[in-house]
Amino acid sequence: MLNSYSSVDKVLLAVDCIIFGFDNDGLKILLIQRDFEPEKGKWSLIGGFLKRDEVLDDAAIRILNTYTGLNDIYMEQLYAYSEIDRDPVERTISVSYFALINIENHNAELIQNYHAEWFPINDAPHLIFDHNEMVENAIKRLRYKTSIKPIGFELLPEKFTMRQLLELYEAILSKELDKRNFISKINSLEILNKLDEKDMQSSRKGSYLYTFNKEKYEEKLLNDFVLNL
Amino acid sequence: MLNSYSSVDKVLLAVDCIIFGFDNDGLKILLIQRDFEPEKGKWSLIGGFLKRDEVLDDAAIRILNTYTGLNDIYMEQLYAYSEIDRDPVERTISVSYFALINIENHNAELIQNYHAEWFPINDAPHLIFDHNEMVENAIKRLRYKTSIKPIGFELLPEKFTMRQLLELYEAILSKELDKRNFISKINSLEILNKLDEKDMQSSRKGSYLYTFNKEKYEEKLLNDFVLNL
DNA sequence: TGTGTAAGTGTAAAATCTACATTAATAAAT
DNA sequence: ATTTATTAATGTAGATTTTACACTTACACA
Repeated sequence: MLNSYSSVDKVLLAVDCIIFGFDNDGLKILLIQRDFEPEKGKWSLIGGFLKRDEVLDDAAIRILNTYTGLNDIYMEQLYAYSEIDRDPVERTISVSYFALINIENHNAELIQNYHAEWFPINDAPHLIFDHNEMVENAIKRLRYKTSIKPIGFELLPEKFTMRQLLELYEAILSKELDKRNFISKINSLEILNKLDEKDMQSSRKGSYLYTFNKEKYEEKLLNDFVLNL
Repeated sequence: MLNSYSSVDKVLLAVDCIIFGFDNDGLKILLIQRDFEPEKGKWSLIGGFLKRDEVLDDAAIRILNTYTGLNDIYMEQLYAYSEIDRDPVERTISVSYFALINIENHNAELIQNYHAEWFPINDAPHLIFDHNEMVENAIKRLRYKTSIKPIGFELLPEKFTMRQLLELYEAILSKELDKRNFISKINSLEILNKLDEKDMQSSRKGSYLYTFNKEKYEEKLLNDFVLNL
């Protein structure tokens, strides 16, 4: 094809996903053992290449779905990494995305087939290329987002206890929070439904389960607010 | 070249710059009248293509320098735009950058040669492709950044009055600010040097000129803070 | 029936934010 | 020399928000 752009260099465009999950052991990311060269066998973010007729967001969705079987996931574009030799094979620019998933929902079989594994964010292995940098930046963004949108909920099961919510926020911010102050701040957002049901796993007394109020929640998602924790 | 990536589609990668400036008439962006097809003659952001051996940040710096003659400019990568037909000629992904420049410093001749022009952000023309969307997102980012870093100063001349600083922040946030509260908040940051000199343009009494204290300033740039205006 | 464990709850002091009006300095006009 | 007009500079009290902090409750299990 000949046109006014014909003299311009073309490049490969990759998408790499920082997939966050949360369970009783804290905040985790999903990593994969690469099964092709270069760096075969090394740990890596889950990624892939942008296709000709695909938008970046869709590429990220496709890649996430391929490895986890999940749809309808909270994702957000982060940053384009373009160091010349970041991929030794060929000039490749990579756009990172972060995703928040409910760790209970993923397709465990799929994940196993791909040699994928959940790692605590503070105890992740060395990753290929610039993937560690991508993860660090994603954590920063997650912290920021947490302070202006109630996105933390994307990481929890449908019904959850206040303790779980507290621990999630503590894990994201990596600092201890005061239980009472936390609860009253969350309550002031008015996005939770307190159920009649209790979770009896964690204590004899049992703790109330909550869901979040979808309408209120989406209202809050629309307009930024400040959640000063 | 044949390698494990050989079946992957390649794309054009562009960089588009949202260049902010500030003067007595408020916040402005620098736009250019395209001198090549498609959309020749229409208003556009200043942009260009990434070269084979160039990092995105350097491409943005190069492009900015080409059109304004400026170096050492505050720039920041924003977002990758990838709609399939955003550029009708050929599949092009564009990474946007925003830049803050002191409007007095640019090379006016260069800008004229390129048919570039400053437009108030609230009175800019319709732009090609998705450039209006890029501008909107850039303004949002500028607002956010302003609240956590003292970057507003990049837009002012070396010596400036409190009134100028106030008006800059009002323009960025597009709301009125209380003068006394603003000044005491700025002072509490301790990043300004009050000079003995006065600016006599604006009043008979004259208003003190300030510069910013580079050391303190960079300290603040390092660690986020919250400037609640 | 007693015991151990986590759940649930309120307040007072400190810090921050907001709203608001008068005096000061000076150049220009008379 | 005096008046006038214009913008600069400055402080505080009340409202709101944030912080620090400890005891009681419910219940399963021994």
